[in-house]
Amino acid sequence: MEKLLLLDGNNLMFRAFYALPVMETPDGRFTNAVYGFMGMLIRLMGDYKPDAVGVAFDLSGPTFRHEQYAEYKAGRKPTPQELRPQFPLLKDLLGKIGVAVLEAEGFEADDILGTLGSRAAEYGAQALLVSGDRDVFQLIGPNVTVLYANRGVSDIDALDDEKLQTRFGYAPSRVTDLKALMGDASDNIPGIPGVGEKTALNLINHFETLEDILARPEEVLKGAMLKKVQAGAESARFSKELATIRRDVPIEFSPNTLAAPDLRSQRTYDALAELEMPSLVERLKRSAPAMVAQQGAAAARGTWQPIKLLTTAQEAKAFLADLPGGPLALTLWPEIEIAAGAEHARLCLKLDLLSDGFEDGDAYALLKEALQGRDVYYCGRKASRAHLAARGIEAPPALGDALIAGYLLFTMEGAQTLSPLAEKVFGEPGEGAAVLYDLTQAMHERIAAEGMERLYREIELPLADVLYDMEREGFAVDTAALSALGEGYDKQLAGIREEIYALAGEAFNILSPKQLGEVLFVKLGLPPQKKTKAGFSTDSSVLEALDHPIAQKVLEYRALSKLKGTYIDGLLGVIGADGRVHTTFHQTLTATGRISSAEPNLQNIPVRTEQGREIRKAFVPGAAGNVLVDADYSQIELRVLAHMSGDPNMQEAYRLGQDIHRRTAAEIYGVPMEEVTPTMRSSAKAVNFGVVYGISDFGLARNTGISRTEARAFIDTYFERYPLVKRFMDSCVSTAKTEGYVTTLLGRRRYLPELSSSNYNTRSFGERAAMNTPIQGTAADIIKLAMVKVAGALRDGGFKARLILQVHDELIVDAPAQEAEAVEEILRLEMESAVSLSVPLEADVHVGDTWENAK
DNA sequence: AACTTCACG
DNA sequence: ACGTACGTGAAGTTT
Repeated sequence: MEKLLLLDGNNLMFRAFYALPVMETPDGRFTNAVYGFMGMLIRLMGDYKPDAVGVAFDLSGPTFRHEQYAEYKAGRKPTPQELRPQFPLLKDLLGKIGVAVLEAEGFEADDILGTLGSRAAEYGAQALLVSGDRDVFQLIGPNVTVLYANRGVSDIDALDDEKLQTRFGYAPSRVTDLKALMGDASDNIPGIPGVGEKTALNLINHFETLEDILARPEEVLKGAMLKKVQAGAESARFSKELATIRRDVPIEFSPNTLAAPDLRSQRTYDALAELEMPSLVERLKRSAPAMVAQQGAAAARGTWQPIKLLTTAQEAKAFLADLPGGPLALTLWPEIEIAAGAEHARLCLKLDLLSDGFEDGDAYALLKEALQGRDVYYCGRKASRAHLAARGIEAPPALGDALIAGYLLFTMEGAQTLSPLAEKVFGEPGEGAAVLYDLTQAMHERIAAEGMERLYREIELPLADVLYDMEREGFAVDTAALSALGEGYDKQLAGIREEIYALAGEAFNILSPKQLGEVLFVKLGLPPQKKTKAGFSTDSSVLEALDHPIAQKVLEYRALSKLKGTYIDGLLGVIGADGRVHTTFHQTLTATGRISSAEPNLQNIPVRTEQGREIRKAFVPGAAGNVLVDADYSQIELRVLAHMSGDPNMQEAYRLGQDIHRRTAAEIYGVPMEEVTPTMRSSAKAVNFGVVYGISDFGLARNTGISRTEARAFIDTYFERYPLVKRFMDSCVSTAKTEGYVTTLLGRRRYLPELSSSNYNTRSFGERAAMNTPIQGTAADIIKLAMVKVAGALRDGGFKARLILQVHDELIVDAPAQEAEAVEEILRLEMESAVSLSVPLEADVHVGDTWENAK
C-alpha cells in the first residue's frame, strides 16, 4: 500500500447535506448528502488515485469523551430528519461498491482517521485524511496530509505542515493548544471563557507549550484578559484532553480490506443508478484514464489537461508560432493559459508566470504578441482588462465572457467562477483555457436558445467595458471637506453620548443593541416593542415609538455615528492617490439584474436627510473647470409597470404627464385630483411602492402606520381602479409557477424555486419576488442599455466627459463645463430613448459643482 | 461568522 | 394561524 485515502464520513455527510438542496428519489428516500459525498469521493479517487480507501463513521452512543465530560457535544442540534436515514443508505452503497466502512465503539470518526493515518505513515505509506473539521489538522505530519473541505464539498485544500502554517498560522502540534484556549462551540468544549481566536493565536505564537502559556501568561497579556487566562488554566488543560484525537483506537488495519475499488465498474453504476444518480454514472464513465500530455494531441474535454507547460521564452515562441487562427480563450487565474483551435486540434499554452516572467525573456511580452489581433473568450472581461492593463497589455475585443454568460444562465446558483460553471454545464468541474473555450461556446448556445442573445451581446458584454472605464475614472472627493465634517461629528457625538449617559444613569456602549436594550427596557422600564433572535429589538421604529427623551438622543447618536463610521472614515480610507474613490461594480451578482457597487459602495451615499446630504457636497468633479451632470429616471419602475401591465388607467396618467401619486390618490379615495390632500397623496405613494414590491396588507400597514384592515381596503380599491395591474401581478406568479421563472422586458430570467416550497414564508417570498423582479429587472435592463448608449455617444462625439457612476435609476457624468449642455442632451436623449415603451420615459437632468448641487 | 442596524434605489 | 414588503453593502457588536 502506498497511498491511503481516509474520509470522515460523518463530517462530510453533514457538509454535503447543507451544501446541496434536499433531493428525494421517487420512492421517497432523501439522497442529497449521499450524492454530495459520492461526488467528492469520485473526485478524490480520480485526483489522488489512492490504492486504499476507507470511510470512517461515528457510532451512535457515548464515546470515551462523554465519560470524561458529560457535557461533550451537549447543545448540538439533533441531526435533521432528512439527513439521518442517509447514513445507512451511504454505508450500504459503500458496501456495494467495495469501499470499507470503518467504525469503532466508543470512538469518533476522527479517532479512526488518527489511528489509521498514523499507522499508514509508520508503514511508510502516505495517508490522505479528508474532513471539513479543523480538529484533524493536529494529525498532519511527514506522511500525513489533510484534505480540508473549506466550504461545501467542492473546495478542497491539501494541507501539509507548511501549508497549514502559512494559511492558518500555526503548526499541527499546536492545534490542541489552540482548542484548549479558545474551546470549540460545536463540541461544547469550554476552552477559556473570553479567549477567542486572536488571543489564542497570540499566546500560541509566544510560547512553545500550553503549560508555558498557563505558567507565564503575564508575558503577553494584561488586565482583564490576563485574569481570565489565569482563572481558566484548569479548563484549558481539560479542554486540551478533549480536543486531542486518539491514535490508538483498537481497530483492525488490513491493506486488503481497504483496497481501492475501481469505481468504473458495472456494480458501481448499478448501485448509483438505483439511487437515481445517473449524473454520477455519466461522470464515472467519462473519467477515462488521463491522457498523457503531448504536443499536438487532441485535448479531449474529459481530461482538461493543458498540453504543454511552457517555462522558457524560447519554448513559448515556438508554440505561439503554431497557434491556430480564430478565437482564443484566455484565462488569467489560477494560471495564464490560452487555447485556440477546435476541440480535436487544440493547442493550449500554460505560461509559467509565478515568477512574473521567464528567465530568458518577458512572458507578458509574448502574451501580448499572442493576443494581438485576436478575438477572445474571457472569464471575467472586466477583471481581465484590469490585470492586463497593469502589465501594459490592451485587452483584445471580447467574443464572450463566461462569467457574464454564466450570470445570465445561472443567476444566484453559486456558479461565479470557471470551475463551478463547467460543473453546471458539463457535469464536472474544470480549470483552464480549454475548458473556457468549450464552456463559453456551450453557454452561448444556451443563451441564444433562451432568448437572451440581445441582452448578452448588446447590453451585458459592452456594459462590462463601460463599467471598467467608470471604475478607472473614479469619483473625486473633497478630502478636506470630509475631514472637517468628521471633526464636527466627533464633537457632537461626544455631547450626545454624555446626555445619554446622564439620562441612563450610567455609561454603556450605545451602539451595542444588547446593552442599549438592557438600559431601555430593564433599567428604565420602557415598554419593549419587538424582539430579535438575541433579545430586545432597538431599531429605529422601536426607538421612535418610545416616550422618553433618551430614545431621540439614541437615534441622533446612531445617525451621526453611521455618517462618521461608514461615510466619513469609510470613504477617507479608500480615497486613492489621485484624490478619487474607485468603486468596484459587480455585474454578475444580483438576483434581478441590477449592478451593485462595493469598496466603497457609492450607491448608498446619504440623501434622505439634510445632515446626510452634507456628505454629497464632498463629491466633486475630477478636474478644475469640470462639472457634474446628474440624470435620473423619473419613476422608472412605475412606468415599466404601466407598460408591462398594459393598464389603461395607469398609462393615461403618464401620457398626460400627471403626478402619478396624486392620480392614484384620486383613484383610491374616489375624489377629483384637485381635492387630493398631502396625506392622501402620501398614502397613495406608499401603495404605489407597495405594488412594485409585491404588495401585502401587512407590509403596507407596517410601512404607513395605518391598520391592516385599512391597508387591505386600499389594496382592493387600488386593484379595482388598475385592473390590468392586478392581472399582471397574478400572471407573474402563475407563469413563475408553471415555467419556474419570470422574465424581464429584455428576456433576463429569474428562477423562483421558492414557489414550490412547503414553507408559507418561503413561498410568499417567492410570490413577491415574482411580482417585483420583472419590474426591477426591466428597469435595470433599460438603464444598462442607456449606459452603453451614453458611453458610445460620448466616445463617438469625442467628448472629454466620462460616465462615473450609476445608482440604479441615475447616471452621473463628470464633464468639462463647456461640454455640460451637450452632455445633458446626450443623457436625456439616450436615457429616454433607450427603449420604446407604451408610456414615455423621462429623465431629469441637472448640472452642479457637487453631487448635492447637481440634483 | 452571524446578527443587527441602517444607508441607498 | 401563520408573519413580510423588493434589491443591495458596510460597520459595529457579539459569538
